[in-house]
Amino acid sequence: MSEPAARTHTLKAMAGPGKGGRYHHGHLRAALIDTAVELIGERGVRGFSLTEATRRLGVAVSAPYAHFADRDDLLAAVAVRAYELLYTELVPESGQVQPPADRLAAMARAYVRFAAANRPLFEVLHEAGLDKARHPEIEAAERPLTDAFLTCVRALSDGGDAAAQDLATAIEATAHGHAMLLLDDGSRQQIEAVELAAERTARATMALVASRHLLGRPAGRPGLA
Amino acid sequence: MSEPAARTHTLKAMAGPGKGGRYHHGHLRAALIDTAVELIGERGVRGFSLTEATRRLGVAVSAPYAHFADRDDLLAAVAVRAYELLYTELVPESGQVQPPADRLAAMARAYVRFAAANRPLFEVLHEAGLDKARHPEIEAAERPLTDAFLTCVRALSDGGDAAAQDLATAIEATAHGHAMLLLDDGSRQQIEAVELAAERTARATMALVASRHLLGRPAGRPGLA
DNA sequence: GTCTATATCCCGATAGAC
DNA sequence: GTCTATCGGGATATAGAC
Repeated sequence: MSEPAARTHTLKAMAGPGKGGRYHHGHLRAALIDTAVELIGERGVRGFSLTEATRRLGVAVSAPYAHFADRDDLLAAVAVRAYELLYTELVPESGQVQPPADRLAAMARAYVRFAAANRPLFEVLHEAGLDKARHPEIEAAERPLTDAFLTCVRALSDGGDAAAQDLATAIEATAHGHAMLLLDDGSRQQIEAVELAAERTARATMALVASRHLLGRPAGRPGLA
Repeated sequence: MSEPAARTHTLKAMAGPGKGGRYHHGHLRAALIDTAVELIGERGVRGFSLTEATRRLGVAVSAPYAHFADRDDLLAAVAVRAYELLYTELVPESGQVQPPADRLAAMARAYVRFAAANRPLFEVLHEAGLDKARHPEIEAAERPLTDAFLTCVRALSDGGDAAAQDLATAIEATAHGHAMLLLDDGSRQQIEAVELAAERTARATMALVASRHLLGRPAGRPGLA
């Protein structure tokens, strides 16, 4: 597997499972993000350390500080990339479909697929413990996605803004829950399991839409039960 | 720090900020679990360390090893406690209600309330990264809960075992998703927010039950779309 | 922009005394 | 069952040279 080494500065694309990638100068910032994703995929977010990233890249432990304020700052950059990729995988996919209900189901399905196919990126979003107040870029990167989703929900909801919020929350929670359970589940990332979970998510979304009249709180009750 | 030697057993340094608890001898095991829950509540699972727990209890760093093989072994004990408490809060509550659909909604509602009211315990279950193969006690503690849940689902499902699994997964995912979103959400543990999420979870469960005929995969399609 | 070197701190785990 | 002492490791972050 490992390379015979040498070749000083061909493209850095490697940095694979073996190691070897030793590319400095110029694109360290991007390389650090790549390596972070790689390491998170191997040891989880909580197991990620700047030190190990520099080891793998063959640079000095102090090198990252020329590009990131600290460890969390690097993780925040990973989170931004995650939201950007998530957007490109959710919105175009849902654009192909016409009825709003099916669009929502397609987005939910794509959400679960994204979580399975990009586990490290997905993990960063919810398990990194990032302080969003300190890293506004994250919410900025998230916004286009939630906007597209909410637009889609409103196009469907018939009971005003409160009803739209109820439906949106239910779908979000269901998709997120399916993704979490899939990732927690032993580890099996087999395509079968992923597609089963994705399909279940899509169907659950359709079910929620179909029974959306049950989601609202009874009028007259300001708070709730 | 040359020591004046002796002073054999006066009190050792204060344990912590306001944390006077200094109870050794006999129930260290239980005290460690309590302290772990406490610390996890303050710094999260990933921020928990055995060392800090011993500091807070005012015992030696080696003391825990008389009761737990290692750090994960202690966390596993916390997870067991979590499942036990979760069981007592879910099952009796659902026992009060008769129609299976309402029982399921009550369980889902209680699940979200539990997550909010016992955040440290809930976190351990999904964010501790415990190896369940190495800690069979965890699954053993979980089983009664899933059994009660599945029994409830089967009492309701009308399409055989596959349909029951589909419905069970959908409800699990929805409840878990609501809980995760609630805990991720900034931090607000206000009762209002908790009860809103809990109520939404219950209603989403009812909606899924009402449209459960949409959850199944079309017969004849072995895999899925 | 990157490296060398270092300061500082914390953690898990073990050995052996009591 | 608990304590003292310690080993070995790894992490973050900074200072200063190139």
